[in-house]
Amino acid sequence: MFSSFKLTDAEREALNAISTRIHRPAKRRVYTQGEPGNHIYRIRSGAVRLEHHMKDGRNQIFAFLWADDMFGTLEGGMYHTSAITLVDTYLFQISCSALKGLVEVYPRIQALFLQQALDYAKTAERHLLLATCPLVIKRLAGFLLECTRQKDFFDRQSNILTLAMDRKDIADYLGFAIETTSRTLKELEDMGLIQRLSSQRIKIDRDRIGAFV
Amino acid sequence: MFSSFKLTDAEREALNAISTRIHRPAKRRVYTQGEPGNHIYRIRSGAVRLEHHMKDGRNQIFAFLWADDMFGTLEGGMYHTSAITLVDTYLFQISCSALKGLVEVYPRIQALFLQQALDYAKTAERHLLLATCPLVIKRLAGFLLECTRQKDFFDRQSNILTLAMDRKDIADYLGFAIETTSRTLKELEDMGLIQRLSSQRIKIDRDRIGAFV
DNA sequence: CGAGGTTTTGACCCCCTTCAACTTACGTGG
DNA sequence: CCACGTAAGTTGAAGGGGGTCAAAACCTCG
Repeated sequence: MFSSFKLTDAEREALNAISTRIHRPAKRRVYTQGEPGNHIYRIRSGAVRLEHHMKDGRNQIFAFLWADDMFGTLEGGMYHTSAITLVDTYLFQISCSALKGLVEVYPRIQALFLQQALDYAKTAERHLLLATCPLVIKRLAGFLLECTRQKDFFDRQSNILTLAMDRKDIADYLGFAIETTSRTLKELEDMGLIQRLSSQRIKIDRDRIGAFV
Repeated sequence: MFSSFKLTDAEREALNAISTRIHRPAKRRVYTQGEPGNHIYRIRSGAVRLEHHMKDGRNQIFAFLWADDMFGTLEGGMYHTSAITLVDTYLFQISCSALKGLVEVYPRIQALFLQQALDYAKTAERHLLLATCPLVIKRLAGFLLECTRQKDFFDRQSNILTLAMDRKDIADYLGFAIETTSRTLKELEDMGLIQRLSSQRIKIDRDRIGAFV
């Protein structure tokens, strides 16, 4: 219901005026869980993972984020996740206080954030559906299928998917052990649903994977 | 950052003007997955579950909702979950089109929805953390602890929790089998963390459960 | 009292975790 | 260019936690 919202030129310019462009190489922290902060971020290009680690040592990845996604929600002035780049990434950094002021002038900008929040919620639901599949092979198959949505990392001509994340990231996202990632990829390959070209490059039979999930 | 937002009297009245009050007994549908619709809902009193069922027969509960929570997000004009009351429930029903018009006049009302969306996203994250615990006993313990947040269903004096949902609901929320719900409740009782007074009423040792999770 | 649904308990089996070893990929320095 | 070291990925074996199937106990309502 709040979808397909577009900013006017004036609104977009005002937003750009309070944004600074920053850059992070692959595998660098944007911020760390528990750290105080007052910036939110928008991905210009690249990819980021949001992870939450708990006292028992478990490390749950909440989401992989891609171009145009926003992140940096604060809880009591502190980040409740860590944000870490997967690949070379360019970001917009926006000060919360400046943003608050801007929203007073251009209240319609809120719709942009509402849209982002709803998108994030929907993504979280899809994530839950994946992570609670009783069989890990279905989790992984569904995950690979989701990855093919990212145009920057999936070539529709050759059906080759480039994984921006490593085996541990996949395991932490889907809630299983790192060894299971390897084993299950092999299983998918044995079933002829995928073909491992290298550890990060995978050729995907989207139709058969789609039918399998 | 967008928390603690309050509507003005005028805004609240305008919102009430387009809301109709409706009532559902326990275990009745508010709407069904796949059904077209153009209403969103806010719980005045009672409780609702949002569930998503898939072709493989699995039934995943996305959330239990309580007083003041909103629900009814549409995807392409259709509900992508079913909403079903757990107990006798009173609701506000708001027409999307009327709401769209209202937002034009009172853009600040969007903040209310933004806040709800962020709350929902945060709840979804906590849900994921629960549902991916490697041991089901930690999932269930954490779930019971979450339930004690709802003042309407937990009495702080006696430490008695009234479960609004049945065993299958809990299983579908946490991603395990219905039998596991029973077995694990028994295990928690054997450990002295809870005491089953009846199938729906449980006395909880919040401190020990909190330490256990 | 009997019927139907919900909850509980038991027995068996399999999927996934854990622990360990091995292989591969990659970058640095000789 | 090769040798080496470290990190990432893969493979194997063993053990256990939770699923499934089946049946019993319990509760509610006609």
